[in-house]
Amino acid sequence: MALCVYNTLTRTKDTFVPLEPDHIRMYVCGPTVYDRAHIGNARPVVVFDTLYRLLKCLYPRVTYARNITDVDDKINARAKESGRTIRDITEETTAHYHEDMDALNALRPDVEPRATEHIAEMIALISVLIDKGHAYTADGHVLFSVASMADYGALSRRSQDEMIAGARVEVAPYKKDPGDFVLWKPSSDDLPGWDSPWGRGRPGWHIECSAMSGKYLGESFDIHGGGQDLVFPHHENEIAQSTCAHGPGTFARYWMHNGYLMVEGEKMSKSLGNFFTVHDLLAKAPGEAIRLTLLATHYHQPLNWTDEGLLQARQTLDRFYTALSRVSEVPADDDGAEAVLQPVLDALQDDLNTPAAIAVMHDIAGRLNKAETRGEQAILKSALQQAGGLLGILAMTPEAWRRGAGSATKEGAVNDAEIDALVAARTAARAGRNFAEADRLRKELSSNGILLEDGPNGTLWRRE
RNA sequence: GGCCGGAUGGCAGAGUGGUUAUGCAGAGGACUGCAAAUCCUUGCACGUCGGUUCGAUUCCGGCUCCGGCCUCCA
Repeated sequence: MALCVYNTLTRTKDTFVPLEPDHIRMYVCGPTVYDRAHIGNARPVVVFDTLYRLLKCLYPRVTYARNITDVDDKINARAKESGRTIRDITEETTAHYHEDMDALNALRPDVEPRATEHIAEMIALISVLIDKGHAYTADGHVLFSVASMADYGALSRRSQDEMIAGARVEVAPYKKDPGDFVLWKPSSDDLPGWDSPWGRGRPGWHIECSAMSGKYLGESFDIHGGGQDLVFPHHENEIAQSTCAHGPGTFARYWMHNGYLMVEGEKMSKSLGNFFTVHDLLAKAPGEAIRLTLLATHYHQPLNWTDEGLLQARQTLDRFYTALSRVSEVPADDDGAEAVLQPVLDALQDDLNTPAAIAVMHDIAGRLNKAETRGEQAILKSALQQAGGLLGILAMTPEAWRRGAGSATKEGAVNDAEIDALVAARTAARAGRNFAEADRLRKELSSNGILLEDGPNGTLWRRE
């Protein structure tokens, strides 16, 4: 089965045909580094990381670029109100971003260009647009002229007339057309700025992605991803900039957009008090559970973030890790697992159908629990682990998961040595058929969030 | 006002023109000193009104409801 993706450009599920058969190039819009990433920011990261993992499995070489926007008016505002330097804020926020996304098992992109290190490329691109008649200077600004581009609006499927009919366009006096957008704007002395042919200034929002994708992936590349809210205006304007500079037919072939994230049925917002950063969430749930929650809904659908959903993801991981735990002494048979793994690949290749892939993993886990021979176990164990590798879960040992990495609290009231001692005492009581004492110890541990499982090879414990 | 997406069983969530999604929760059973885990069995569905069709949850249209975007929010 070939990889298919829903392409926003065509509004259909298209068979993926790479520009170069052995080298896939993908660009995803990254963070503006002024604050901790919230759970809505994490969705595209996890979704496109999963796609990246799949592509790496299907193709010999993948180049994944994701930008860091470190020049932006929100950053400037944050610096002003906090008294900190812009550099200080962007450096710290970038480090936090890496920490948080690492905790979600998101692989680092191959290239992570920063806007402030690519001002020259942006200026060069803007100059090309001016030379080709697609941009003009006005009142210290450089603006893109949407009227100069015949099919402006193709991605978001809106016409200029419709947008003007919407009547919410900001009409700045220096714009020739209300839909024109800023490529470069002047900076006052107290704001970040760079010298340019149009005076000291800073770039508009969209130009960095056009400049940096062009530099690292070429004028044409395979996949461009991001959240659905970026379709307009951001991605529409990227297309305008890049195709007007490089020519028709250039730029991204497949546009993929993840759906919105809501919290308990409402739009996430600070005023509603349902605004969660990934950092906050990591304090009360394992990263893998957060990641699996994000993958339990198809990326194209709206995702309703709930405590219940997070709990279910954790239970799912409990099930998978338990299945693996039973065969921890059986070496995985990677060569034999190909056929068992195939349905997982089929699901993922069908427009990254992660819920279907997870369903297949449940099937594999069930078969692993029932497997009677070591040969079967070795194959099924490998398939489950490889499937986990594709989805970016099951990355730790079952023991680590059971002993606390999978729990809500991570560090319980009692430490591992104390637990082991109590478990040993209970085992002794059971050996002497003193079940009253054994049950008392079970209860004592249970009240501290420790669950016991008696098995043929002794008693295992895990944190709730 | 314009544009876009969605509506599936108690919950979450795939998919399909006629045949079990899957998981959790529920019911019954096996196993267990008791449990847990695991396994077996099982109940529960496709917003509404029309149309196309031998047959629609699946295609088309109307309606209702929900969500989002409309110049710098993933």
